[in-house]
Amino acid sequence: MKKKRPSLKDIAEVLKVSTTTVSFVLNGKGEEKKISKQLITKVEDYLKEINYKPNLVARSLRTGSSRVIVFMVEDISNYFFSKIGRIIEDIAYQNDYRVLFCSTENNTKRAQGLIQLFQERQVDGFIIVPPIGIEDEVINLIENDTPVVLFDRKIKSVDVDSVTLNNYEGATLIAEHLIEEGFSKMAFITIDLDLLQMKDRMRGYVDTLAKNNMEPLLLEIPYNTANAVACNTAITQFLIENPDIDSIFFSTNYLAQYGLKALSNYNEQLIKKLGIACFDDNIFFEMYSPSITTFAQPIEQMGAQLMDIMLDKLNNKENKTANKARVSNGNLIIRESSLRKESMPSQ
Amino acid sequence: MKKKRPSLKDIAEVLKVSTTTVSFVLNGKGEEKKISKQLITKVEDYLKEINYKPNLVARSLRTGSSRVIVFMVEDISNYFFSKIGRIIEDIAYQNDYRVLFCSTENNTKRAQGLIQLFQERQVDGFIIVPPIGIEDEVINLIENDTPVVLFDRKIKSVDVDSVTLNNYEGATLIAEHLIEEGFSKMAFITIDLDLLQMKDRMRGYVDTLAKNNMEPLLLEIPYNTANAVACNTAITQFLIENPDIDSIFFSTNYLAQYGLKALSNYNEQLIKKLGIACFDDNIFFEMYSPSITTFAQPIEQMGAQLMDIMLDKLNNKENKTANKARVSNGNLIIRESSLRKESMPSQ
DNA sequence: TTGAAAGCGCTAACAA
DNA sequence: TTGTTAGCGCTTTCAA
Repeated sequence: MKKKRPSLKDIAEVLKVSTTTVSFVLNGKGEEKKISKQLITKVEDYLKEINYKPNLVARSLRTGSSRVIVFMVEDISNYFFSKIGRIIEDIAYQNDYRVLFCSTENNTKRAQGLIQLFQERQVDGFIIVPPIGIEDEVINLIENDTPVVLFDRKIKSVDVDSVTLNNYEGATLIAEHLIEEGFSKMAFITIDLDLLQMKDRMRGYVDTLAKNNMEPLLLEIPYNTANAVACNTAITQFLIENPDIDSIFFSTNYLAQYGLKALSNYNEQLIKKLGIACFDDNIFFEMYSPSITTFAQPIEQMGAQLMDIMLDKLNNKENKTANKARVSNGNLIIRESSLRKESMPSQ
Repeated sequence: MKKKRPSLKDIAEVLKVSTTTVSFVLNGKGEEKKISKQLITKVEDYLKEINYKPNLVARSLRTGSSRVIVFMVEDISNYFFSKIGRIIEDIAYQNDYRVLFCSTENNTKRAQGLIQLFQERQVDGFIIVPPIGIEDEVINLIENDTPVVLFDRKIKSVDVDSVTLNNYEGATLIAEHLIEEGFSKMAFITIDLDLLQMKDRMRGYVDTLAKNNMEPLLLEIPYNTANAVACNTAITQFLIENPDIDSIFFSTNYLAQYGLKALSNYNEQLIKKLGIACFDDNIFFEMYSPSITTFAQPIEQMGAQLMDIMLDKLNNKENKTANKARVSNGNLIIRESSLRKESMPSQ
């Protein structure tokens, strides 16, 4: 029953030409290879007629390239990553590349498996948000001359291109904004994770407070217990112990989400009374009541940078050791949650 | 500079055995093919030593199978789809299949391109949430004997396996629950989309109200304008025109999200006073204040059904015409938003 | 201007 | 028990 799909050879036989001719026409090299107009038309018409689909697996095997790049992130259902993914996809498409998405879930084993899978499938390039412990695989890719660009975080030990955010500056902007709005007892709620970006955000907060002669007040939630319930408990506890805070700066968007829930469970009115802001935007925050102030990563820009580096590497096979580290600045999106409260003295 | 990755042939040469032997060992057919224990060990050790990665493209070309199935949904960053995706992936993995994710964004052109891309890459099977206008591609896949299972929605004109939800019953359960909690002026906010599942939800609502001698009150928002702003406007308008409603049933989770924002903008207190429930769960709803009652699709069950059908088709190439349509039932998840309000008379 | 043929890396039928 | 070899569908060099 299985109708075999026609191959180039089948077509050549029907048309009584060689496979070479068909291949040239198929790849738009007809003119270049000086094949006669009429033959080109004849072949093209037939290809269209039978709705011929080349076997890309065979082509990849032959050319050693798949014209596919993979975009490997922590979680593709995350707002930020999925947005960036679309941008990357568009740019890739314009350059005749396709992009495959996958989620590591910050799981080293999973990420390793994924890299291996795509490597075996001759993928042309990798854009990776690296989980910890992925160094060896990345080194392996680079040694195999496969273009790799790291995104969102770097790997300390490996010299590889990357696009990241200026986390320190972002945190500074948030803290400064809250201070300008009149908040003077600002807490910082973060995750106990040994990632450079988290450290930078914390430094931004601590330094800004110091500059304004304010005492930092930190809550670090252990990463391994950072689920909805544990966060809720930790944050509620923190609120009880620190009844005098007037504002909270969450270091990630998901912490803010958990935090908002904890806040409203603990005391309905608190959300309106506290100044609230967090790092990294999310569709949730625009819809929440009050809408939440965030520091948003510049999605278009980062996507463009990512593909800029990637395409460059893809096209200049020789030049692949010239590593770039691009650092973007984001934008503070001021919404209701961080504005001066009515109960507060005006400046 | 490019170190070519070693091929089977290279290995055979180094080991002074034939490629056949290496191939058999590689694929775990050593025993079966009666290759001596020591040779097997020797080959295996060497494969491990050089960390050999077979070229899966070549294997696919030869075998005609890629052991990859694609999961094509409307939006992979949607909670429901990404959850289902993980379930499917796990089951696939256990059966030595990998799964590739992609989003159609309900865009016909995009979906067509995606199907073509994967078809050309010899993907073994498709699980698809079909956007409108995708009939021809699906038919084409089936004619090529490629397993296809539809998910979440069906295509009327094509006879193909599917896994869907009992939308009618779900809507009935939500409406009945709200009525039991004492709400008697229930509005239904939906999207003006010609999808069977939407019609079914509406029928569930209308029928339940009729059964309880209640008048239906519908707001249908045009699909093409269903962005945050337009929804906000439409819903606010609706609230103004219908000040006497005591509860709202949203037909999808994203409508509920827009609706909640509109509600709180329009009148802070309304969210606490109205009974609220919606179709299709979302992480947002558990965290919202009040938490939102939803009708959740049975994710594990649907994922299992999907892969059950898919693996069956993959394994029984002959039996592929036996089409199945599985209909799942979901669960009503009762949260704060739909409970009897204090201001209401008790039953 | 077109065609013949080699070969990408792998599997598997057949031979030895 | 192991090896030889054809061939999957395509691209591309070289020859005609």
